[in-house]
Amino acid sequence: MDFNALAEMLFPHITETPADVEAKYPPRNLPEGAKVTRFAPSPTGFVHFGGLFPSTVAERLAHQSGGVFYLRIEDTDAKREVEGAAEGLIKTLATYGINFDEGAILDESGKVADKGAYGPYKQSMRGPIYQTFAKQLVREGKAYPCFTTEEELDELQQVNKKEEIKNTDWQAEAESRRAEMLARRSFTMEEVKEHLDAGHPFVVRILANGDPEKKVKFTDLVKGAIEFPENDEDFVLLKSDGIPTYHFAHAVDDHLMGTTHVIRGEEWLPSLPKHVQLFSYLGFKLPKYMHIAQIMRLDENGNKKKLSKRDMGANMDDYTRMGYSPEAVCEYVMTLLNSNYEEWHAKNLDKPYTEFPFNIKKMSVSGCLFDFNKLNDVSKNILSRMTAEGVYEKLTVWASAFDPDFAEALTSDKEMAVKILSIGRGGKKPRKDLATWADAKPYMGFFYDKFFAIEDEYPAFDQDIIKATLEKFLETYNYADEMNVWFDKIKAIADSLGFASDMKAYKANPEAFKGNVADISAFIRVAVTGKQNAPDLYTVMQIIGEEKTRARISAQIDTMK
RNA sequence: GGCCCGGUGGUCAAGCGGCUAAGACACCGCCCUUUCACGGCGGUAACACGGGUUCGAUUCCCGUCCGGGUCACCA
Repeated sequence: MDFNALAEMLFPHITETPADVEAKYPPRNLPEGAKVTRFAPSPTGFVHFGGLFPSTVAERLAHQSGGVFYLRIEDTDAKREVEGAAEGLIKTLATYGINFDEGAILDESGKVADKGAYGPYKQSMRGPIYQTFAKQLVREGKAYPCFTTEEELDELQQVNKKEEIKNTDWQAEAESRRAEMLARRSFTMEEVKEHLDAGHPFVVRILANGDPEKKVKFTDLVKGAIEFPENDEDFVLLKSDGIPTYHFAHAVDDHLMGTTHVIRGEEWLPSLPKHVQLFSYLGFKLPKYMHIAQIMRLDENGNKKKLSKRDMGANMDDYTRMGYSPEAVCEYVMTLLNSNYEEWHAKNLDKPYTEFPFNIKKMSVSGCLFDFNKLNDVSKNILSRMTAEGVYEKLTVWASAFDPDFAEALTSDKEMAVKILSIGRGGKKPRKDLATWADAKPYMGFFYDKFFAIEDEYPAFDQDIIKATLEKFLETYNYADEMNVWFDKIKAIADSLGFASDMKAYKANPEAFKGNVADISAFIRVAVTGKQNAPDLYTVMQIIGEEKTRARISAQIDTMK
């Protein structure tokens, strides 16, 4: 067969050669050891936690080595593309510290534009480039046109569509597909011409020369040595619309754009044989690969599953909505990515995570379960170290978007809000009440009449005692009292009611008392805050003010006739 | 089912032939304490199983089991 003629017949409009294209993509002039990495999402929706993971690795590796980190939009599937997704992706990534040196960026008008000399960075704009390389492969007899339609293929695949797939079905399908594939390989120039003349669409398939009996050895930077059978599947290079599949685009683009390290999710591991073969066919140097372990979730049966779009915590917008600060999420990601991050962080509390020496060797090879407990802990530590002012600023921003009522309360009296947020903050051992901005209202809402309600039960004592406590408190309460005086009065109430005012005495002999001063405090606390769990009561009363404090307690007494 | 990856406490994980098998989160207890927290101290809890190799296996090899991923003109 005259492959040259075939190539011309298939791609008459392609006049450039691969060498012409290569000339437009000179090698990058980068210092020794600089890594060129990329994030290459398909614009099909929001940013996924599973996407933030590898992109963080790629960003760190590039910037830590003085290399280049670029964004490539893999919009090769028009059917799945979502309007505006690329813009959203870029914005979201930026809030998590993922900034690109090159590639698809947002211009002044907020539209996706190219920056850098290795573009275009949108694959849909690169059709002729891929076709040039496809034409070359056809010319060399390494790829061929296939006129089998999707419908015909679907029929072959019916077995595959069933829910329950039996062993024999798999084998039958594999055999029939294989037979079909072999059949597609043989054709004559006349047949091709007829199809073309009739305007039939075609795809370009690779002519796989792999022997599945033979193994390819390969080293993944995180997985280590891997062995897999050579590829013998004639997978599609160019779809019938002339746009490449992921595999082909990956090979052509990462070669042309000078990617040194391909960082992607572990789910790509099985297609590695295809890529190895493709790079070899194309005469490209294989980049280094890092396949990152997946984030999992627990399904209803208690099994681990890959975190998917629908899951809570998959969409990065969820974190914004829940009120997690990006710093917390980033730091949590770091703890998952590098096992020694926490150790480093403990010693470098004031340094941003970007100063952490990220280490490929410390990356986990197995997947991990998403753990909200851990995220919350990381987050609490971060928020506890912020100033009251800082918390106020960020909290109001969040609240104005997700809880306008609360935002209004906050901003109507900034001074008070900051006072509230100052409680237990700033010292060596700050309180850790807030993991998210959404935690703020339950924590401090009671300061505002609008959000005040008796939420918790009083401790289990006779109502008479509780009522007596509240009455006695009102009799002696003086807003001007110093904390110690105020406290002594509470102790006096405890003594007068047969409660221990001294915790040690109580501990030594609990039977001798009805309860202790902690119980007495709890009565007052619930009356004033509606909760058993609220910060320092004295300070709370100082902020709320005498009038309101008395009013709340009186109101409680009235309910206890 | 084929292929690939993985398997240390509930979770994330140190470990890389000899250790009382780290640490963090969660949980529990004690201490501190007017409450709630914070903090301090302590505790429960793990090398999936079976064969090898070795003087000695969590560590190396093989098998089994379990978990995950993947098998498209989706990425």
